[in-house]
Amino acid sequence: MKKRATAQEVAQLAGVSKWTVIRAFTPGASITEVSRAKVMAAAEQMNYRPNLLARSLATRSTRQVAVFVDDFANPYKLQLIEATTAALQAEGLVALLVNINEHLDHVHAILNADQRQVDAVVLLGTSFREETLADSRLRDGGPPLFVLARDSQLAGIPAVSCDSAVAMEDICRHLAARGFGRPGFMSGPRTLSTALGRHRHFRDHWASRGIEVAELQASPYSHAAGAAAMRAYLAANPPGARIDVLVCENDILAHGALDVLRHEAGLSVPSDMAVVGFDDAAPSALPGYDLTTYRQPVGRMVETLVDMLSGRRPHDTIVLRGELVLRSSA
Amino acid sequence: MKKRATAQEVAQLAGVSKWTVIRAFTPGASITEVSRAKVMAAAEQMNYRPNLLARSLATRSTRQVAVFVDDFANPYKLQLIEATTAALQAEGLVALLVNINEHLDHVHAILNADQRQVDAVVLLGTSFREETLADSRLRDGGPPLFVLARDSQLAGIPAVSCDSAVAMEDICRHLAARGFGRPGFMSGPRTLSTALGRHRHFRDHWASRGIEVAELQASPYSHAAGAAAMRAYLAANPPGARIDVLVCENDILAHGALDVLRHEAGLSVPSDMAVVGFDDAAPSALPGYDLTTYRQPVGRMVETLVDMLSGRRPHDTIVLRGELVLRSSA
DNA sequence: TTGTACGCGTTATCAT
DNA sequence: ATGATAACGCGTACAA
Repeated sequence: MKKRATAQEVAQLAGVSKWTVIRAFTPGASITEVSRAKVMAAAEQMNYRPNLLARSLATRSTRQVAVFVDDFANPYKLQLIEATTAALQAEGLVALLVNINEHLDHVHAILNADQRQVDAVVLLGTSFREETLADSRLRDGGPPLFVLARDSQLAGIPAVSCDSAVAMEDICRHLAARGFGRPGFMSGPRTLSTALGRHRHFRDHWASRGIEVAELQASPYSHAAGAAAMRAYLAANPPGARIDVLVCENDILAHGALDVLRHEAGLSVPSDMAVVGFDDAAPSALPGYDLTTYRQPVGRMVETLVDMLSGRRPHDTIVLRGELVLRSSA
Repeated sequence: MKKRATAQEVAQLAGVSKWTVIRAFTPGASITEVSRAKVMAAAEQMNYRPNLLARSLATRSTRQVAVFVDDFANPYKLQLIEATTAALQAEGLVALLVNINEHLDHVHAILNADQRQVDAVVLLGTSFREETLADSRLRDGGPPLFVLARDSQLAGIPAVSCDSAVAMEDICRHLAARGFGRPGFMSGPRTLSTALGRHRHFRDHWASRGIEVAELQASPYSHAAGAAAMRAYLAANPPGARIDVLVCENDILAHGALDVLRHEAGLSVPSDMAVVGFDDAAPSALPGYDLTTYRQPVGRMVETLVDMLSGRRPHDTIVLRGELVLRSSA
């Protein structure tokens, strides 16, 4: 287990000073080709690579981004993680994946990330309350925060997400064209964003036509919770008095609802009840669900975020337009 | 954006030397309660937290573990990521999630991780060839490597995984009891582990009874690949000459196979063909699949790994027994 | 118990 | 173009 070589040692072997070694590894530094070649040869021989820890200490930039994730019952999170890590890595950044669970809340996770000097903290669709981020310990300094793939309107915290208003407009236009008129909405755990996001836009849209939306409540975001909410609804509402279309806050809830409709209640979709999801999670395209849903522009979202992190774009909240994906469920 | 406070500055405010501040934050250091209290008060006031970067540079330990992941088409990976990050965090470690894709191979990812001085690299079920890790640049120094949730027999690289031999024994015993006698196996991309793992044990078991196993090949590990492999098999083999049970290398392949059998071929499971998976991924329990599968002991696996990382257990390859989960598909 | 020199490996800045 | 000095913030070893 040989110790790693340092710039100093490489310099000695190459017969130059350690600063020349540094320059050989610094793009655009002034150094002769001869020196660089000598250094590179010595570096190769000693298997030298710059120590990023020491570099970070000196430059005060770790090229590390903490990515906060919760809600692991939703397979869509995997797609988000994949896209986010890929985009970060393409930029020479690396993701510190932080599992936000009952043992670690946002505030402590941010403090920990700060101790590690991360360049930024990305809240990847995590659930939090507005008050949470107002903690006094987060006031001064601290890493820049970003919200990704979640409706958010926190002052000073840029968010990149899918445009809920346009999305719900697209969805409602489609439903109206198909003649649906007794809508229901299944929402997840209540947090601030809920009030600003999908649920509210959906409700407002129908309200403008004088139609009230039935509310189904599921928590957490999981197949089981979606299924339970649907069971409860069916139990409480006799066949004649039911909604004719259910829009869910995300696909995983829709999957739960669909499975109850088809496999437990023996109802058929969309004739007995249509179902619409949100996200276009991978399973939604499978024959077992074939769910009409709204695809988030994940690629453009992570690109936009990385542009912000790299300073190529101002740190402003931005919403991107997604795309309605028509399948047989609605 | 105030600068972070340093131990030096806290010391000044507390009227002690900076080393006393360090001691106040070092468990088990010799320091009087009076001094510690003074330091803590000052630290609180200045919102001081030790800089882990500087600490790591000095101690040569970052408390960071690089976790390599690929195969994002498999939702089971999310469960593994969740369990792994949770276990690491419980130990005061943090996961550097590295997305192994076409832009980043294992060797370069390991070199990058090494530059960041990670305490260890965990290969979380990633696909790699034996030769890959024999790269010359990985020889000396470098972070300790571990393989998790994947059959592996690489010299010097401890692996923690589910016991494939016992698993296949359990599965085959069950299948024999149910009278199945024309087995098939769907395997994923060919790598070293395939030869040592599930596929080989399954084949060996039937070979000992003089029965040959039909081979279905899918690549990569995805629903689409599993579906395609099943389509190809059905096209090539007329109803009378088919296997009566298919065991898949993992659940995601089994899901693809099941969906083709039920939704495309109109066959019924298990009467026309039984299907068995491996992993017990979350969707397997849903009514849309109801897949008989073999549950990996994820909790114990990650616990074991963390025990190794923390030095509470020798760095030896270990296999843990899983559990057959009986559902309607077989 | 507390204070001091020195090192961790790199980068920024200045002098040559 | 190259060498040298200081600094990044903390830990270890030793002395007081």
